[in-house]
Amino acid sequence: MTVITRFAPSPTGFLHIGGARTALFNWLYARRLGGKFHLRIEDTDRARSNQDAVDAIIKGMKWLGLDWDGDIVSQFEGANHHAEVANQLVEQGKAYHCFCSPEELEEMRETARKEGRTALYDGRWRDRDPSEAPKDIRPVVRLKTPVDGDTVVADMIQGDVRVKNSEIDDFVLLRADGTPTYMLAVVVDDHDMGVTHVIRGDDHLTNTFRQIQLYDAFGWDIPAFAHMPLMHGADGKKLSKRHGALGVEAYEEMGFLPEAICNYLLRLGWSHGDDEIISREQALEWFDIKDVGRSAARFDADKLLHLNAHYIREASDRRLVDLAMPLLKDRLGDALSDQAETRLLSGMDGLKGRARTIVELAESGEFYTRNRPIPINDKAAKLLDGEGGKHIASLAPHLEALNEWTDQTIDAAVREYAEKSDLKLGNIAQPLRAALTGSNVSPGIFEVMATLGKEESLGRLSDAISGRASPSAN
RNA sequence: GUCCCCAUCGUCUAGAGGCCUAGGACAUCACCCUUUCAAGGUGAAGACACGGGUUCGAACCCCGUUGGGGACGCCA
Repeated sequence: MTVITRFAPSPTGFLHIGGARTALFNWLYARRLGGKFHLRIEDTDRARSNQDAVDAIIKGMKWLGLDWDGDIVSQFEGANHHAEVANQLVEQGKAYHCFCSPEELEEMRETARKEGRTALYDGRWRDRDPSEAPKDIRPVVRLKTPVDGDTVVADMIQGDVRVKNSEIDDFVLLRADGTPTYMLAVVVDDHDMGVTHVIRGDDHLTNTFRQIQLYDAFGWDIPAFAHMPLMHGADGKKLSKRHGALGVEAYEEMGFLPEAICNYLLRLGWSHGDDEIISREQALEWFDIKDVGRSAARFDADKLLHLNAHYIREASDRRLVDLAMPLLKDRLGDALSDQAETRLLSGMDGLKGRARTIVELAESGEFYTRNRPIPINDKAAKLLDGEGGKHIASLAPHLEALNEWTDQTIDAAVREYAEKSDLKLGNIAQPLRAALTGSNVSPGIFEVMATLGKEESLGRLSDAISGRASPSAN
């Protein structure tokens, strides 16, 4: 049997991080088993669906590297078909028209709650003759669900979950305007698409009881279900915007790499022994639903950051430069010169081990892309005051005298000077760093000088000595 | 409220009756490395929610309690 999974987001917002996890698990499962993975947009609620959201979902999926098979299915486009099969159920006596007004329903729920029962529809039109129907109300179509017995979901993650059929009411299939509800549409679409494994959030577990009733009414095979525990915010509460239930594109903007997001999301609720850093290839080899945990997990930004730092270190210098350049352009207010780009690229190896996000990477590499005189931040300015500045002034000629300008020759020259002046290397290295990078933190200072080149390095040094460097920006 | 689910360090988790004096990772702290900051290395601290069973033996099985989450729409 070919495994067929699907990711079915509703286009009401962007592809949020929880949805991304669901998509990833579905994708992994299908790809792992050589099956198919489909993307379906649940746009039956016209008022809340919009194309921007659909585009954002597609963009997010692509960014994460989750490719789908075949065309994207629009659930809305199947509306007529959905109505058709629902009406067949009415003809077969498996569903019926209900003429309750919204007010009547509301009242029903309220009394049920007051009496300590689950708020269910009481089936008052189940066996009534349609001739009794009020003429001014357009009916909905409800499924006639069994009253006795139990319904069991054989969930791949949660195990057998059982509920009394008396807890399942005759839910709505078709709205008064004839459009299908989600409950009808998912079942019909999943069946039509041949979905074999429904992997989705735990919040759908109780819906599954109803959906199973529908499968039974249609006489269709029931797919395998896997309800994965929900993601919570750091405070254990439902994930909301302030927690990081942001669109995937927000994470991209914050400077995260897709592979870091995927690794993090995968590891949240799923494990393979003690493995933490898991490549996509490895995930494809290892992923199995049986290893998905049963309890909800909290979102931990620190761990994501740690993973991101790891993947930044592993990324190629070229890719990192391409990712950082647009940010640098914004900071500089101008596109990077070829020279700036070249410096950034050759300095990238030293830069990337120190950044947790692309944003940090761009910030820390900015000094490579600035024109003289470069801005000096407060801490750096202090390093250049008094002694520091003097040392630079007396060191400069020694550097100028260098014929060969490499990491090693600069290193040797500076060390020699430090020794002669009876200084610790740090006493000269820090002022140098301040003058050359405008900051008190940077990659190794000899590497920085080598990357900057002799002329630029000496120039920045003389700017610092003469006070030409601007002590404004930070 | 009713129904359903869940419960190991602060967080993510390993653990499928003896391998557990409970392992790893992030975060925290200390030390090492070191020109700064990271990275890296070494080490510290830190958990089986509680109460009953079952068993020679329980983090693992059963029951209850407590706590958390989800669902109860003509939303998806």
